[in-house]
Amino acid sequence: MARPRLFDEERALDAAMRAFWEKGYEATSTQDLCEATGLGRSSIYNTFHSKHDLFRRALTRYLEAMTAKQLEILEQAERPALERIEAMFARIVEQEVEQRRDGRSIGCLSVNATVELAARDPEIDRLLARDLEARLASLRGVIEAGQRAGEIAAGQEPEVLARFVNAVIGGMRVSGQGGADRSALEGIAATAMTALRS
Amino acid sequence: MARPRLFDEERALDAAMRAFWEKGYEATSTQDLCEATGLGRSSIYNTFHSKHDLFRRALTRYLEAMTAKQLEILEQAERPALERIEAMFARIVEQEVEQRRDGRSIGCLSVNATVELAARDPEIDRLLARDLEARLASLRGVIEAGQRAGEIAAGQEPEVLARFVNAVIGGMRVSGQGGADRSALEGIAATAMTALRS
DNA sequence: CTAGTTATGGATGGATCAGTACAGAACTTG
DNA sequence: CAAGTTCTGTACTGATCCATCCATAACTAG
Repeated sequence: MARPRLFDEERALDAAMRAFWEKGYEATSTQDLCEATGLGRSSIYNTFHSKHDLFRRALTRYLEAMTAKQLEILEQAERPALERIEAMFARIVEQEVEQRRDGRSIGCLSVNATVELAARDPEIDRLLARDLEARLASLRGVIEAGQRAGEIAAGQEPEVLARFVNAVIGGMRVSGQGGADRSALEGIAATAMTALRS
Repeated sequence: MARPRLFDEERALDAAMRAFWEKGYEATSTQDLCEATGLGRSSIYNTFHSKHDLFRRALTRYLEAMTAKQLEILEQAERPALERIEAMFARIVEQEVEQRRDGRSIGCLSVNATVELAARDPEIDRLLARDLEARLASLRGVIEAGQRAGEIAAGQEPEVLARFVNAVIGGMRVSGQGGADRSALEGIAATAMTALRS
């Protein structure tokens, strides 16, 4: 019908996502986004309409990918519940360590967006809240399974333990951005596991 | 010698701190800072030299106040170690709940600055790292005391447990910004305590 | 009261911000 | 090849960014 795009929309979205991830929403200029994606301003605005819309799509993409991977680990029904949670922590440690630059991680876009925007951007807040609920639901499921199997103390509400695990993930992310190294992150995860085992 | 200031520097600093706390560094304009402090641009630049310098001072002030309060609780040598840590968690819950606006907290300026700036602002990073070290040192001390008293399992390195407690604090802060209510935060803290007691 | 010093307000600076206008290029369909 | 449509690069918009300049106000020390 007409002239086709010279770029791959998904790849551009990926590049934009990484730019927002590294610098945050406010500090990333539209110029930065042009350079990161390799697109001209026209192509960006033609495709994504506004900086805010582009961020919304980039965040959505990030949340879908990250949450999918996390749920994939958590829902391996054949493994013991505690082992699944342990594996999820291990993956976070791995990711934090891999993406280090000058000794500091860039953390997790979900946490970064929560801190920077949740309080003053209702649209972003809704995206984050929906994703959080999905992750908490999966965690509750794993924890209930662990309680039925006797791996996890039955006295605690699954909701409470799920919130705890999620908070530890956030805390590990912030710790990574604050300079915590691999062994520090592993220690945090291992200690959190003892709270579940008891 | 000369014309005296019409404003109180400490009060202005406090107002600026709150502005940065609520909106973040990048999203707070110098205009916002003028309005928050009630000062004119000249007075702000005459006193604080630049937006970045003002932020540095505001953050320093925040860290000093917050860390002092935290250490005060942690170093009540007459109380059992676990009780001191519990009290510290309780204080964080209280603070998160108090500063709620439309169901969302503005979190902790230390965590917010770590997430927004630690990776790309070495000066801010140094401030945060120094403060973190002070808080970790205090936590290690309390944990060692708890281990000597038999309240805390002696098998775990104080360093590891201190990092864990600190990560949980960060996780509670992020959870608060993500909408967790009082009982959710209390549950996170209570669960973290069981990891220490074991 | 005068000289010297600092604080203040308002105007202004250049840079950069997000976003748009438009012309021409590049493609598809007939 | 022609008509129609979309894409893309350049130039540009007005607004806002952080910061400075400068004249005047307000004070102190002598």
